[in-house]
Amino acid sequence: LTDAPNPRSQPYHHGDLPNALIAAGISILAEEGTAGLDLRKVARRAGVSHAAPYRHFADKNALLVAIAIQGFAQLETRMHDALAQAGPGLQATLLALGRAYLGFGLDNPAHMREMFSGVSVAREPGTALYDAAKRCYLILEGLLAQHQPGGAPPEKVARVAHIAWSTFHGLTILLIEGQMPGLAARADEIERTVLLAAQMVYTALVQGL
Amino acid sequence: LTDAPNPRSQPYHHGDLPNALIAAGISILAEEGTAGLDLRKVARRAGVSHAAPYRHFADKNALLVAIAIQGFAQLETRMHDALAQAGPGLQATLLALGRAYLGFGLDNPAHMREMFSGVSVAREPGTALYDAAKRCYLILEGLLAQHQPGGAPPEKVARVAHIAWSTFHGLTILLIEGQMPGLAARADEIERTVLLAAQMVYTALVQGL
DNA sequence: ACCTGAACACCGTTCAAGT
DNA sequence: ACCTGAACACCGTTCAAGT
Repeated sequence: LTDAPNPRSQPYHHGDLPNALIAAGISILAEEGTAGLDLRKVARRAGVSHAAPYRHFADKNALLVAIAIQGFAQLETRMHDALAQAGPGLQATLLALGRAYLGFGLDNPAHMREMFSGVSVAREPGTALYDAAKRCYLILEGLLAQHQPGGAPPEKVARVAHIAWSTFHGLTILLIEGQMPGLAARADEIERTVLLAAQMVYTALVQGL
Repeated sequence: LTDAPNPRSQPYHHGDLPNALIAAGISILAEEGTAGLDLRKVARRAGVSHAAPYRHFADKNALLVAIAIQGFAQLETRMHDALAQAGPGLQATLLALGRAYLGFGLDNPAHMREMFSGVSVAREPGTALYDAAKRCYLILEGLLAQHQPGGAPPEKVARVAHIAWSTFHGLTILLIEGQMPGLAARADEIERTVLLAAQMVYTALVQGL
């Protein structure tokens, strides 16, 4: 739940090493990027030996999974907060969600990348990582289902939700990866792009595209 | 142990080691995925010692860049081929491009991933990697600019192009990363999703969204 | 010029031993 | 139960030496 940064004088038993390791990994991602994330450095930052993590995580990959899960939880919070503050109506809500998704990714680029590709792990339904990611997606799909005019079949709703997610995610990732240098530096143009994307999704659902 | 697929006695000088290393790396990505790509294995597969690559690439990252550039060239070819076979009109062309993008990604998932995130390298304008990626994007943007009704300003065209790219890219990546398990196994539903995405982009450009 | 083999530093992982 | 330190295998990189 909470992570306490640890000073030098520590007891032999760490208070909550699992969460301390997750927090250390996230801060390394923020400060040094993807390449800087190695298990020995994470352990060092948490104040334990390089072998200590193996008491709590099966291997490096298991820690990466935990870090990714934590990221999805943060993203989910951000999306919920955005919804709470957004005006009524599907269009405003979609825009708020898109802004939240973009905002999380641009604020935490290395973590965002790690959440979606840093982990070479089973992502099958039933795993905690899958569920954490799905919870974020369901916010979006639930929103579309809720605001849809009575006629739209659920398959159509899922299809539009997949496209909306793809659009927000693609824009975020391409910006993070430096593929849109003309956009990256212009916050106003990013805003107009998200706005247009939200309008496109809205139109697709409400009109009979 | 040692997989020596080169029975023919090789001369001391390799014919074209740079390209052999690139090809070996791509085949490793296809057969073993991202995690299996290490420099020593690439060298082994190319039939040289693990130090030989350093005569042609400054470091591992430089080889990864070359592999990514090769990927973008293949993607560009695939997009051009799709355009050549597509029917006339913006809608059919957009759909063809989207199918080509998705198709390349799903056929070469590890390579696709490596092209966009495996490389921690400067991606600034002027580099060969940036140009290779930009050439693919310009196919899409040029298409939209060409088919636009006279009224649309170039900024609007670029905005729609960014969104179209984001949508196709996001869908591809999310499928590759296993984030859409409901879609991944259903080729017909993927097709409908790409179709709807292309329609949305078309509508955004042609209508005054 | 191009390549090899030894060498080094670093990281993931394991294990016997310590608290 | 939790953690440490030594140990091992493997990978990226360098370099003197070979062709």
